[in-house]
Amino acid sequence: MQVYRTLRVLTARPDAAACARVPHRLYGVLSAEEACSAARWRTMALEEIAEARAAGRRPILVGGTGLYVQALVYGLSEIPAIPPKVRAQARRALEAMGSHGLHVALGTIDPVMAGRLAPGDSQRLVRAWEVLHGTGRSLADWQAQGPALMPPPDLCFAIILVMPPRDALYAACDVRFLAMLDQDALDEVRALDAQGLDPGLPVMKALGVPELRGYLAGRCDIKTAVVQAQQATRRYAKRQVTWFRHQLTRRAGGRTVWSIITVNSYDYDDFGPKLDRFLRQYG
RNA sequence: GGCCAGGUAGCUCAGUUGGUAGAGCAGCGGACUGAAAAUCCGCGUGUCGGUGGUUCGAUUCCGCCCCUGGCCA
Repeated sequence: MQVYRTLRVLTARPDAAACARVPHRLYGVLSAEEACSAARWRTMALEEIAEARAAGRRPILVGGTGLYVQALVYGLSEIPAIPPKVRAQARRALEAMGSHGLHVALGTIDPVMAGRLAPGDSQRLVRAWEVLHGTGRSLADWQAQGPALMPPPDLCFAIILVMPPRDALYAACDVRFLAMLDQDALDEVRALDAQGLDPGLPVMKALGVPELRGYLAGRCDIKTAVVQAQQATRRYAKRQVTWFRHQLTRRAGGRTVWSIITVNSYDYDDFGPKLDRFLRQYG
């Protein structure tokens, strides 16, 4: 979400002071009308990493997008690009028959993927559908080849997860959204609305966007919108915790080290020393 | 002080003609290979306000007490 230009406040983009202190990359580089992808971001990230290293700098990746980090560190299966026409057809198919209907339909042409996916999992069903129609082969076949798009062999990663206690994490989520409102998040959503974008686009699903759009459209009061946006933020944080706890760490191989730094608060005095120790150990 | 209506999960409530209870939301756990801040899957977590009584058995019926809201003083 931080890749899209339109949402500065709601995606917590680093401010001018932070950018002046340290170069920041890939924030707000795409138009909201575009849909990024893990593969596309991976390409951009590898370019930035190469550039930083050429300049003698150590790149630090910050964020909570498990899939994107995984794509970068462990690679992706190489799958041909799907023509935009086919992608649009897949989304129309979902709209026309619903996710359960799409699941049934997929079962007749790609039983392996249909068996693997839950009937309600619309996003993956659409992907399975578009890959089958766009390439003539099942997504299961492509994925069975394993990750082909690996990062350069001389790249090493150290992954650091800072894990606060759940109640502190949730309190921070709640405060974060209120702070965004203070920074005119509503104006930002008004401006986004004015663009009249396809509601299915990724930006339209950024935390806080559906909730604030609901308020602006008169579907709920501001208090309700805030409570719901805070809720969505907490759920997202919880999903991140699950992802990192299980996905990222379990595959750590020779080129990757990781550390979960458990902290009691967001106070630098607490996690700073632990972070320093980790960095000293792995250079 | 009197009358009425309520006290059941973290919240809002349902229910049990007497056999220790269930929905939504919240919460918790999990999945994740190209729109991932997405999209899904699973799990009730409980002195049924307290205390006596009736009963084989009470969250349910009865008495008293406590608490909340409303009305009347």
